[in-house]
Amino acid sequence: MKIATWNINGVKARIENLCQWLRDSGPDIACLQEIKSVDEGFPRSEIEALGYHVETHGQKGFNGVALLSKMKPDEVYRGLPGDDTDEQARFIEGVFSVEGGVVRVCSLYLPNGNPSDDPVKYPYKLAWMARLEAFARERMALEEPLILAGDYNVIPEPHDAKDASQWVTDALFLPQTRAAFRRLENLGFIDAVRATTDEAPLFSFWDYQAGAWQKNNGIRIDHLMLSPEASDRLRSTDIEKHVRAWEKPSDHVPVVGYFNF
DNA sequence: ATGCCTACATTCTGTAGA
Repeated sequence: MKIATWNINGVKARIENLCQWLRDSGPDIACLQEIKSVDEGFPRSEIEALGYHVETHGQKGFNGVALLSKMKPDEVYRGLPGDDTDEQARFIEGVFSVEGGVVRVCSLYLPNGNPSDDPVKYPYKLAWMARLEAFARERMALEEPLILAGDYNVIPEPHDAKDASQWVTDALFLPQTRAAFRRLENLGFIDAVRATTDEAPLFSFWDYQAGAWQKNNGIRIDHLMLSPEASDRLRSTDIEKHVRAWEKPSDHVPVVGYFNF
């Protein structure tokens, strides 16, 4: 089974790229972030025509996540638990039946947090990460395959950036951000890409500005984090960076894992 | 030090992203 995560930066602006990618890459489950659409505005029919089931958790203008899947999920949950006042659409979980049991797949869009000295934005990011950790700890107790896939807005290590010195005061790379990410790893979650390659640097995002793609000035911030039961089934990973060279690309590219499910 | 570029919502410009 092929499971992918991709921040598409606007599903309506990206529908041609998305359909091309679904035809070419053919993921069994695709986790999308930054759909920037309400549920009613999501281009559902084009995607369903390619044989995908569509589940969305959208909002007006920005954020928004989705799960596209060849099989219909048994259950779907919207929103990250832990704060009923949080109105930002950044989390959706699907439960899928597979041979021998279930796999849980979450599409998450972790807050950017910049500017890092903002009195609201960075604390919101850290609070969201604490809620994710609590959720992950709870789900871990189920002892099921679980994939926390998404745009984490976290550069885990210096070699995950072309030039880490550019990021030292940035919310994506601050020590507190990286420590929160490590707490997730310390629960037992495995970074799928790093579990399958020593290759570095590897990037999943290149800014639109200043010729970042042409200079390969990227960062690795899109991750598949696996519970032990999911990592036991991991075969390999890939970063499908060729889509960054397409016409009208997203600034992120798909990160995929191949599993023995 | 700042903008670079893009999407979106409402415009003839601002917010947000990373």
